[in-house]
Amino acid sequence: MSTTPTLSVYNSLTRNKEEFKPLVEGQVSMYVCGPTVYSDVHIGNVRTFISFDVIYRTLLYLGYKVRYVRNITDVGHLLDDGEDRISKGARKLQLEPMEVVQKYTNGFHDVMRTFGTLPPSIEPRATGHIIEQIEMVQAIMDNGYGYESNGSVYFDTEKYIADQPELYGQLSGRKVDELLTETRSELKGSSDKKNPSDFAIWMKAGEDHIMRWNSPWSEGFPGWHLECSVMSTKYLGDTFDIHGGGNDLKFPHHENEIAQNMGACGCQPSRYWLHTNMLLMNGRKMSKSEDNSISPAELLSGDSKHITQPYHPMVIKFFMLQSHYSSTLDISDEALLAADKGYRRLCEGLKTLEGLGLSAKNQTPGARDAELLKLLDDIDTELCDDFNTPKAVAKIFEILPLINGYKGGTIAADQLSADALQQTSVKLQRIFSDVLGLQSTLDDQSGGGKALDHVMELVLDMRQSARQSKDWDTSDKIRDGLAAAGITVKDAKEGSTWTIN
RNA sequence: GGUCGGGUGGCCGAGUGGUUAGGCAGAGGUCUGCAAAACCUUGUACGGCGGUUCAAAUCCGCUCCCGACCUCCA
Repeated sequence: MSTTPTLSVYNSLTRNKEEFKPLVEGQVSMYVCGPTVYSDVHIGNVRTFISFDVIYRTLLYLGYKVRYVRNITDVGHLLDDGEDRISKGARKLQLEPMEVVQKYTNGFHDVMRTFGTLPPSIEPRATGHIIEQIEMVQAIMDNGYGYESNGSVYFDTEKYIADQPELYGQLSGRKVDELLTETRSELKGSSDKKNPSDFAIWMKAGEDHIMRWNSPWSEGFPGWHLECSVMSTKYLGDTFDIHGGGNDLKFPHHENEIAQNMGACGCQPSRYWLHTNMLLMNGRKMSKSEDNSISPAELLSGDSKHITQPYHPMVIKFFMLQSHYSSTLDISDEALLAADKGYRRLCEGLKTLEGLGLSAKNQTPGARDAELLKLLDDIDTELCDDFNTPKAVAKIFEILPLINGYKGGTIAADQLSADALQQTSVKLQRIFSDVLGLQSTLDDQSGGGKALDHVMELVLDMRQSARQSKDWDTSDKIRDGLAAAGITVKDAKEGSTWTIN
């Protein structure tokens, strides 16, 4: 086996692909902006969290000890009209705000479990960290970067820009003088600010605002960006390794997060910033108002005019992994269908390999061992190149003809050694399930359990007898009947196999 | 308007100064009682116009088109 290649990641902060070196050798601290739990989770959210799940899994695979923190935003995230998202949900559903939060947090967890992602190491909630947020507001004020105005506290971007002209706007590529003259924040009706680019770190609650806490400045609630600054540094330290999130959070959310951390402790929170790109439908960012949106539930049930059939969560996940996390991905029925077929072939190939790995007898080196093992090594190389799952997946597909060819006899038995096949089997299984987080859809297809297995064994046995006596009418009748019942029979030299469609 | 990113073959999607990405679909073949699967072979490609270079889809300039962000969003 070759040595593990060096991991490199694209750092949004420097706009360069850099060698990844964690702060503490062998350990990685990673923070990812989680969902705001005010409604059912968006499929675009799912893509982002699947991307970071694979990043998390790859880091574990590479032997790092990882602390992965992903928050739940349950307060402070305001709508255009200034109403808190959670409060609005509560009003609409006539529930306690925390009931809304619980309902959609549960839903979020269910969906993520369906897609086979690992839970983060810590999943903190904004409402559980009000005290820490108040403390950070105080620290920012003590350092001269925050000012109180009518019970609310704002971050003083003008002072921050004066002190750190290179920093503010670095992540999002914004020009500071434009930020200062930006006038659109008037939308928020906040005339309490000194500059339009200033943002709230503590907001005084209005009369009818449900979610409110006591603070030195007013009864109110924390600003949206603050929770991430607080929770990331609380659990990962003032400076940690990776901060991730959707590309659309770069500005203002992440930019302001950096400003807050700098304002509070004078240091950058994260060393590497990783951003995932948007999921598109019909070439545009999904949006309910433009009718180009599909929910996780609709994808799984097939109940949407955008798709012709339900899709297995693993197929959807596989579809996503065939593009790079930093690229936009256009979702469509045609593309999902292609992924579905490809995924099925992949699963069958891996199943075949598993059998070969156990049954191969050739103890001498094979002429094509090197070719196979090279492809195997290439997978690691691709994963280490900024978590390039599409290329890693392509390598697996390049291995398939070797496996199937060996099984089918077009590749002679002495061409591949038992050892190489065994090694490939073990490694691919690991890549497939541990790193990519995929599960074969073939297994749960025989979900009827043992009874169905026995029935099928009997039926196929009877058909085999018919075939041996060249009773094609009977053998075809059995096959057609099974096909009508949704079971595909495939004949091979060693016998017939079956799968449920 | 500002900032950033992108335009790749029928579809999705990698990649990048010279050598097949990959998947799906299509075509031909092998195998098979037939079918399915598998295997082999295979076509169509890098928005447009210039420039740099021995060589550009890949670098530079211009241009057209698209998207994201700038306001809540993963």
